[in-house]
Amino acid sequence: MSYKVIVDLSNSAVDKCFHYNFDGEIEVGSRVRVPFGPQFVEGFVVEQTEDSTIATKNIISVLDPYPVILKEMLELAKYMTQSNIRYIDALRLFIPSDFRTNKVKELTRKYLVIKSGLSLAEIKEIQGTRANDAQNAIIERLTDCGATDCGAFERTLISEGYSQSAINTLLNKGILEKSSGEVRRIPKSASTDNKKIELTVDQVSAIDKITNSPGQSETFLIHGVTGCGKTEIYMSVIEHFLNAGKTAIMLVPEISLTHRMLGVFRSRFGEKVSILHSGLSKGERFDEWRRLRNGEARVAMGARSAIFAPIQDVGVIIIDEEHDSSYSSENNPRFFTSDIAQFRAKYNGAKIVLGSATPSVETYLKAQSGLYQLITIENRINKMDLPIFRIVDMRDEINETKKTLFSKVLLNSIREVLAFKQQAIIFINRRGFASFVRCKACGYVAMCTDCDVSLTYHKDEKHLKCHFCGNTYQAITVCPQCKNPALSEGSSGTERVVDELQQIFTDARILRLDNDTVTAKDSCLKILSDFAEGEADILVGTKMVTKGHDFKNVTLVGILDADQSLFFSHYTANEDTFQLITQVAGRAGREEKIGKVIMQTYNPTHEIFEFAKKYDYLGFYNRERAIREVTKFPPYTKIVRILITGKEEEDVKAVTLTIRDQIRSIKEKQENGVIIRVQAMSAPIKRIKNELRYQVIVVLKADCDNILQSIFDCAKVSNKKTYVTVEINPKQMQ
DNA sequence: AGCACGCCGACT
DNA sequence: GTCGGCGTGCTC
Repeated sequence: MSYKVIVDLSNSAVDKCFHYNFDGEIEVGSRVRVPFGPQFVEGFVVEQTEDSTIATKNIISVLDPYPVILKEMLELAKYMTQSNIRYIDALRLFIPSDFRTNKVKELTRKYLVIKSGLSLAEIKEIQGTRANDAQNAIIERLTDCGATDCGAFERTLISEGYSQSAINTLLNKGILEKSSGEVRRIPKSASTDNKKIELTVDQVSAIDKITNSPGQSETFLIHGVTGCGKTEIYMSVIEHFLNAGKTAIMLVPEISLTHRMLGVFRSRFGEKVSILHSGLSKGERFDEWRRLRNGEARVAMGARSAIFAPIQDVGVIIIDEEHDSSYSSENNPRFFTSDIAQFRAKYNGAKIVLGSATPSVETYLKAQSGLYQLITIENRINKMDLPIFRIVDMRDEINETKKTLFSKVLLNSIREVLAFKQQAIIFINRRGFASFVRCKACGYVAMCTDCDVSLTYHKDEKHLKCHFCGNTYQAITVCPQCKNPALSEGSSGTERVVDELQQIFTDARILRLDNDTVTAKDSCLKILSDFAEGEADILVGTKMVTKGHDFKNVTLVGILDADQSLFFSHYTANEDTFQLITQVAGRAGREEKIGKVIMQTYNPTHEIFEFAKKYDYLGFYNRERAIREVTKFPPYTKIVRILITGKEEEDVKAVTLTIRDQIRSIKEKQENGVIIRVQAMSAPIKRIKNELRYQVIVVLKADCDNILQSIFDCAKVSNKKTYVTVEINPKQMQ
């Protein structure tokens, strides 16, 4: 037989099928070892072929007892190549990287069991008549282990206080024997109380609507206020599909959320739930992945990459916090979670459920136009009122003293919260101490050597840090150019907020949650659970604190610098700001305590803030939708961004212009004016990690599916010196 | 990704 | 003379 093989080398030059012969059947999706030029490489069988004329060499061996990639995923990989992703790069997303590189394998452990077939009477006979208390205790302990894996590690027994010498005697006499088997590495989850709750009318009707809808591969949007009990709906929907013999994928935006959600899901579905996210150890990830692949686990939960879970017969794909930007992957290869979800749903005839309190304008428009089925939930579970929302005009605060981080209102509220032994969350969308450092005399600004960005001052680590490449530099006390000691600092970040708060409230216990404090595995979980358990009074953090945690004792949320994201020159600036504010505000006042939100801004009259204050999503949406329609931005148009990166400016520029000209020539030939505009320019950040960055922006009419592929094809000019990615309606542009 | 091939500068 | 720098091209 002949087979088409994709070799496991991430290089455009070899990203195509190579033909090999093999004496025997190999299932597609199997990993194989093949001779390749003068060496040997691993690869994936993607197709069986009758034509054996091209193949000259033989497949050496099949590497696994089962095909590691499902047929569905081979199709998916092929689909992904349309948007400029290499076939092999797509395949690599589908299996744990440490498994592919053979850096992880099953964990087998030796443990002790009672020799099989030995009855209690026979044991007594071997033991003889002498007193055997220590031995009998061990036998009893091992008998109680359960019928299937009746054993325990020798070390465990000893740590439990059983005697080493008695174990040895039993082994010598042949009553115990050493056995070995696989041990599963189990990821941690938050512990939850599994209280059975009564579903609300809203929840029941939402579940009904989703599970009883007859259509295939439909998409539902649950638009529900924060605290409306979406998780319970998700679980009931999943349960329905599990009962029907199907599987489910449950996506949550970031790792900080998965632990908690996993805890809730485990208490409902037990070991049927598997988790996939980047915070797992390689062993855990491999074991979880295999449990899905072999059907042991039927619910795949995780961050965006869980959309590639190796499960068949998917019944439902749930995307929680649908609007979250973490669903569009920023690093290579770029993929779009919703896009992949649509593909898998179509393939499996599965349903998609999107959930959010603040859906993206694009999604809500689809729901409004009937493309998605809209489910709206207006009541919070416990009929609690939403927090009181107060906007503070920071311009009033500057006049009295110098520019300050905190308004008097906010400080008073914090004081109150501390007095009542409640908790506060202070949100600021910037990490570090100060966003840049500038010389007051000559205007010098500390910049990264590898990126065209200014460095952020991190006081804790006494470093200047580049937030794009991670480079660190010694902090400066005098200007390196003119030796002037007077330096001014840019806008404040989380570190400074903690610093100043601590100076004002000397006794308050303050925790910080941002990218810098969650470096180690599980440290995010630790900070959040410490805060939840009342180990601190104030939690200061970036976007991370906004993610769906229920802190029962939090009665105050402070939003500093709310304007910050409003003035990004991106068409989603309003949307991002509204979502961010609404999500943070939702952290205040759960259970029986009513919350308070204090938002500080220099633009208090901006309409976005008015909508946020009233929790008026529809008001915001209608306004924003109208603006997009008039200004011709998505969802009324499609923006394709083609990013070209490379070391040499000439190469990058040349490729950029080639792509632009090719698309322009398509534009010239078209008659219906689908392509509105084609522009080439350098990217907003011209250089990251010493790679120059250029972009081609194509603006198209919204209904452009038939021409989109030819535009993607123009972008397929990656060579050794440049790398090209395409993105539709990019979330952020840097 | 490797590895060979091949064409130029510096050296025991 | 040749040893070795790395730019280019190929792998069923």
